[in-house]
Amino acid sequence: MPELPEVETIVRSLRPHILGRKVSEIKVLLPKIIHTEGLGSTEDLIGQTITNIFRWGKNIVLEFSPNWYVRIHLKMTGQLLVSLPEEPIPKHTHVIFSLDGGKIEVRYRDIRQFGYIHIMTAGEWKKWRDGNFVGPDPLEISLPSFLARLAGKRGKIKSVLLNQAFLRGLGNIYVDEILHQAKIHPESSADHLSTEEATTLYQKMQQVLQAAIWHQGSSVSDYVDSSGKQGEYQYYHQVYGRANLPCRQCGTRIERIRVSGRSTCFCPKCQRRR
DNA sequence: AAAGATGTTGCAAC
DNA sequence: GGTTGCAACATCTT
Repeated sequence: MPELPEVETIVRSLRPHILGRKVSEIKVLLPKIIHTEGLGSTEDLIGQTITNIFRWGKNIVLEFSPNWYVRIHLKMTGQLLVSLPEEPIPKHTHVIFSLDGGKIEVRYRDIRQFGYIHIMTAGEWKKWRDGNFVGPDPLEISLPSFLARLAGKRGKIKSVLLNQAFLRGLGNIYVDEILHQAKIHPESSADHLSTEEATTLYQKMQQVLQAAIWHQGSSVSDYVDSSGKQGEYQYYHQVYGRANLPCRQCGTRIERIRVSGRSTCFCPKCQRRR
């Protein structure tokens, strides 16, 4: 679920509640959620202060002064929820961080249990960050860099955009929305796009992501921010989740196909195959 | 009621 | 490099 706009919204909603607070206790209800590199455990975080929180692609990164980092990936159904300790613990809650002596809690909840919380040293974090697994941020990359990265890319444009090593943060919803805005067929070869098409793609990518952040993400099933609030960008979707409905641009029936194993919605008229 | 689908990603196999 | 299929798991839809 959570793609760049949702993760950004979660980080922004979490920040004022946790920044500068000290971890007093961590309850691990489902141990497999916690990942480490062998060194490090939840014990190492006790008594440490959260000095920073930021988004890295679809990852949420917490910085603890100054030795430890925690990287959280929500995968499909993960949630981070700010709660008071007396609030009932919802089903599928797997890890509970108590802050400031138990005045407030941050709870990790994940229905499908695909997500994880990775505890890393500063060195491990930097090694991961600078590895080749994650590309530039779609909102930070310049147009020339984007065009340069796209040049020589083989494969379908949808697969390229979903690849986190190409750009970090795009997922199934926003790739479909961006390609519709850019009027590009999801199965177009990346290396067949003209400079003009690639430029439009870049512009629409930034516009769609900015608009989605503005509307606090898309709640299509489980997504909520850290206060439990749903997003509203789903009301602006042009293609995602609209198979067999008329295109909002031209009225043509939206089609659903499978592209590199992912369900893909597009308008056959707005997004002509070339 | 069983089968298929669901926003992610890492891996194996080709 | 590129692709496909599958795995992790719970829940909802067909």
